[in-house]
Amino acid sequence: MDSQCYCDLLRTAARKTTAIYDRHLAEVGLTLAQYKLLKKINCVGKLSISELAVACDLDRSTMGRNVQVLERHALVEETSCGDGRRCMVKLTELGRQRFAAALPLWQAAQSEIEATLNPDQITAITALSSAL
Amino acid sequence: MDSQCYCDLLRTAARKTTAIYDRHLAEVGLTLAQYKLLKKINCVGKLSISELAVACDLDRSTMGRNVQVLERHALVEETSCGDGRRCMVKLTELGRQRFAAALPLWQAAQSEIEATLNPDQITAITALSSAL
DNA sequence: AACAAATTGGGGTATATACCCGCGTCATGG
DNA sequence: CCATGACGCGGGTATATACCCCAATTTGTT
Repeated sequence: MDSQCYCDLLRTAARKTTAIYDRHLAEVGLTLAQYKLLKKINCVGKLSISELAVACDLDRSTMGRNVQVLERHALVEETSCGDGRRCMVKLTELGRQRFAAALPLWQAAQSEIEATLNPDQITAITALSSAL
Repeated sequence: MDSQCYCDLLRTAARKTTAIYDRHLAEVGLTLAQYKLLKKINCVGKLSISELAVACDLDRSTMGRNVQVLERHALVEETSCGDGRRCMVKLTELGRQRFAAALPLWQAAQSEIEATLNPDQITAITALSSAL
């Protein structure tokens, strides 16, 4: 009865679900955000910071800092391209291994959510991204 | 087609809506999170950090830091109570004024969301908090 | 009353996020 | 071929968030 604020409801839901995914992924030392970024880079191969930011719909500086975290963990590395301003980000071998190890853990979290929410909610959540 | 990850969908939705609310509330220099905290304190009167954390379903240390932000902005102040460990947080006069000024801005953001999402999604979002 | 247990809050560390600014680099128009 | 403008990214600052640990305090138990 307290918060009919849609933003607060979504923020709370995001916090709660993030905690669930993070708990699963902690086994390989990843957060959900890191897993998602690894997945993105793994799918596309090489991308610049700006391209990653656009792809993930994040601020460019945010993406830069998120990539730095993965670099510190030696999960991604930067390779130069022709353009001296940009550098391409790609997975390291460790990054690929870590991503592979994380996949079943992510799936377990995904299943946990599916078991918790009812199908209508799943559908509504899925439609959110296109609506906003 | 990319991210069927429920967590990512919710996090993205939370980011997007937060940006909308923050844009409206920027007129009085508040963020959505700050507005929500002011509202909570305003409703209940006086609460300790721990009580606020429970009420908002946040980590205690997170709440402590969020309260510090409001203190820096002179929107809340702490008063001692019998218990030497705790101190009660309450709104300052400025805090009350700021909250009153923010209310219509929050409502505008709320209306913007209602105009953007369809009723089914609104219903599903509202039900999320009890499900998770 | 004395000691153990629980509570409270602060601080350290880490991540995620966004905005602004400036520096270096590229590309394009004279 | 150079100047200007566009682009890419790092850094500074601020907020939001959570985990851990610790000190002070209160509470509960014997």
